[in-house]
Amino acid sequence: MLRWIMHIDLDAFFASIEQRDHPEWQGRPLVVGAAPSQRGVVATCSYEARRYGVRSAMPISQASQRLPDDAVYVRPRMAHYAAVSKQIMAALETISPVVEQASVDEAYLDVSGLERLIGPPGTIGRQAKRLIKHTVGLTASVGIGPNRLIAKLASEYRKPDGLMAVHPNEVQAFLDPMPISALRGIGPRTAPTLRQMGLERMVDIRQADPALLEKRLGLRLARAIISQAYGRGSDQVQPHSVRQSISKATTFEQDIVDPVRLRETLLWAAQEVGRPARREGLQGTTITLKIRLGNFKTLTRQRKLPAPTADDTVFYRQAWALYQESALAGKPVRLLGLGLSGWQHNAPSQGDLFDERPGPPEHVQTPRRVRLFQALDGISNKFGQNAITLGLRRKR
DNA sequence: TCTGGGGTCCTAGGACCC
DNA sequence: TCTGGGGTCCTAGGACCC
Ligand SMILES: [Mg+2]
Ligand SMILES: [Mg+2]
Repeated sequence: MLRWIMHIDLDAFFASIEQRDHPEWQGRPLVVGAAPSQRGVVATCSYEARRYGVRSAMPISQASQRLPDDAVYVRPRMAHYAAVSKQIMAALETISPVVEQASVDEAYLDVSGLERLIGPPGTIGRQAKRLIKHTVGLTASVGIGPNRLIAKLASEYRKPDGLMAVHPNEVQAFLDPMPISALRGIGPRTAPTLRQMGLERMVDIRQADPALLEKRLGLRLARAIISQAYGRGSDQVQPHSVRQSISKATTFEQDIVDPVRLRETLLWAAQEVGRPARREGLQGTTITLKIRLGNFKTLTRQRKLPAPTADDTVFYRQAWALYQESALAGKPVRLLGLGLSGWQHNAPSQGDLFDERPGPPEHVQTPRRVRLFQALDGISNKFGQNAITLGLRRKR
């Protein structure tokens, strides 16, 4: 069944909220991110700031170099943006009950079947934009297409305040001239690999040798981008998804060596992780310590606990133990944080236990040595030891 | 004028199990 | 006559996305 998927992406979300809330900042270059004198980057900036070449993820020092003196710099107010986001999502649910929040400022909607109710895809998109403008006073860019990929690319196509609908028979022509950087999963690291292969645009991916792509990118990524180049993508919109992890980290204004401050920071992070975990009723089994050293080398050390927990004290103790075991004492630390993941282990389903795996084809003879192993595989003593764990197999 | 923070998913190697 | 071949779990690192 052919579906219509709509992707909605708010324009310069954080910066637009700040300008909406502070009319005196409208029309001026505005940066949401670190303070210009401090360590950090641009989270989002207004379109006025983009005219000076400022972009998300740009070091704040570089941004302030480019911008005139009347530019405004503000710290992110994440809780506020999340609240605005919630208002938007709730409003969108009046258009279609099938709304998937894809990030703080993005959503996918399945709008199939709304044509008789509202009109053609473009009309549905205009209605969504009008609704958002009316509810929170912000502009959004909207893309509509036969699947998520096309909807997403369409929403990016005419930013800001954009609207674009791509019909199934237009997909290939829409896609072919796009640069490879539009591919999901191709970023600044992988794009050069493709360019070295002479692949610049989507159409080139379609015509490339799949075997060579697999060799250079790995099986999964190669398959993913080939299917994207043909315009294929999921048309499923899933309203609820379970989060996989909770984490908290901070970059110090100056690198830290003092173990007391490191411990204080881990205690803080443990509390920041524990609070939402308990609020959401989540208990984790895996603690991850994250450290970025003064030279920007980034390490993680993780440990699986015997039982799931949401206890700050356990997080803190485990994280500190991981730090001490990491032999990093005395090295300047730029960033420190910890994460929690691995919610309650899933019990194996009946299918996992009883599904038979296919045996070898009849004409393939199992070697004598393999048959010996297979016979021994089933034999173990009361300690759970068997031929292999007892050392019949040599260690490599 | 350096390089945030919160996430997701993938890869790869070794241990372990059958 | 060099060392089965599946699978999962655990850990570390890394790319990517917003
Ligand atoms: Mg956006
Ligand atoms: Mg976005």
